[in-house]
Amino acid sequence: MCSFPRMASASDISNRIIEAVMAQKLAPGARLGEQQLAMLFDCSRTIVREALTRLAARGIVTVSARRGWYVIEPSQEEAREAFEARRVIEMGLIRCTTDVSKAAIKQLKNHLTREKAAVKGKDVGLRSFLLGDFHVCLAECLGNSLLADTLRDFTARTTLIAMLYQSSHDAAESCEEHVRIVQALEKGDLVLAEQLMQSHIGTVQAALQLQAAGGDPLAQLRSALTPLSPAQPKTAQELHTSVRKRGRQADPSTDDSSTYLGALL
Amino acid sequence: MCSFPRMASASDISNRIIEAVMAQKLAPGARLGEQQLAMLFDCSRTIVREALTRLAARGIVTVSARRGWYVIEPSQEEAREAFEARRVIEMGLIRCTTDVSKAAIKQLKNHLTREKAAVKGKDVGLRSFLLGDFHVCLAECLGNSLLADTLRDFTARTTLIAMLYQSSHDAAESCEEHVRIVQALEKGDLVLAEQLMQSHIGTVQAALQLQAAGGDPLAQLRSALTPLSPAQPKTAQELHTSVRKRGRQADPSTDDSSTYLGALL
DNA sequence: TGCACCAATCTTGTATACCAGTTAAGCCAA
DNA sequence: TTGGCTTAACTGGTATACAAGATTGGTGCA
Repeated sequence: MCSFPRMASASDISNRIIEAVMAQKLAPGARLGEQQLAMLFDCSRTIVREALTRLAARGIVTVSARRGWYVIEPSQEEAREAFEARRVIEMGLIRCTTDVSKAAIKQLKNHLTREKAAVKGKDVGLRSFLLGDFHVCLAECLGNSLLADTLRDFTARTTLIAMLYQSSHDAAESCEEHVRIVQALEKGDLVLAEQLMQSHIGTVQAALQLQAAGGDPLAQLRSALTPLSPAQPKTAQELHTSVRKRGRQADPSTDDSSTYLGALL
Repeated sequence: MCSFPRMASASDISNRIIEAVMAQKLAPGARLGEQQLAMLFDCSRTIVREALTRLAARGIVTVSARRGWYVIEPSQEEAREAFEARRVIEMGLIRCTTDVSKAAIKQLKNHLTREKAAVKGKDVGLRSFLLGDFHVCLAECLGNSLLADTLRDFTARTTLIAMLYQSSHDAAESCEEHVRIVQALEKGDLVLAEQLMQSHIGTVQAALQLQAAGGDPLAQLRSALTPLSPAQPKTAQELHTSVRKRGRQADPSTDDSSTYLGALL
């Protein structure tokens, strides 16, 4: 599997990474080694560096000096801000809309079809991606690509937040809510659409298990290491990817050294 | 003049450029040569490149392959989107606010003091910067630094748009409107604040001289080349900076070759 | 056995050399 | 004089070499 197109560009790489994040294939804290990416995409570190620099400017990754690049791990405060930002933008966008074109509705419905298929299907990554991409698509359809781009970054952010704070939110439910929003838009009931969006984002945010504000810095680690009761962890794959920091490769000799970033496939 | 601190970092450079844009010291289409910047900031092209790459990700500059880096020249459609984006975010931010802290009000008032001084004073750059920075500051004070950062980019964008489409908007008027917005916030009248913001952004946008939608692609050029009636061009400086594209330096020997980017001082 | 120190290794940071496309200027011919 | 062509200079694009910090694993001493 995974024969990469030779010689990827910086955009290719950053797009892949964003997609992997939205597909929950790259968890918060995941390490993105320059050399590894360079081998994976068959290019020099220069190109990889450009891609990562761009992503850093968009707030998706950070670099820790001479240690490495990592997918961001938003703090609780940052999580709050990200959800608020999305609420502000998406509701504002609907409110500022006067009417929605036929073509836009068609495109949105098309998107919903794909979402539904993915919710029924088994590709967890695709499902997660489409559920997030709906919001980007919506902004695009409402005629503002600048906000759509911004929303893409913010959605990636909240996806990471959901991974980090173990969201218990259900995909089918999200999809349902998307359907209702599009129905409202089609009817031209923008007030309803705005309300639905408000509650939709609220629902997603409420599903987060933000630990109590107070002191225990080990809370997260403790929760993660609790012997798992049935149906706790989402996918084996995620656990696999999310080996945080200092998680050096256990056995670099096993594979062709472009291992563990297979998520970027 | 302008002895630069030796060895600037990429952040230094990109911050300087953003500030120069917000101060209307860099016009749309202004050329940002890698070599020039490298000399100006006494660093290698690598650092400059990183700074420019970040700015490109934020939508402030573009690179034209093997020709050079340029400050963006937003199209009319992009202009529309940028103003809508700001309206959505700033109004949404106020709407989502429940109350404004004393400290926030104090900080905003402090900002207004500086604005008023700048409006009376002679430093056109500082004035322009502060008028734009008000909105960033507001977002910060309302407790969302993520949106504040986003708004910084969008504000820089609309500043460029104002330069490109010859805004006739008055600084004193803008400042007045800012004052009224803060007054409303202080009173706790968020509905009024939102209305004021709405009309404020509307006013600024309306001051643009967007040429008629229709066909004439020469409209802008014609307008620019019209013999000037009194009080048309804003400042000699702007005309100086805005030598667009192919505007190679007229006489490279005159100065120390880091010419024309003095705006970044 | 446990702790502190040291060295090897791995990571990014930065500068630079070289390549390829673009542009502009100069030259020659009509 | 004018128009087209050739060439030289300049620009960013990319890879690479080397430097320097961080981390880890080992070793020796108490």
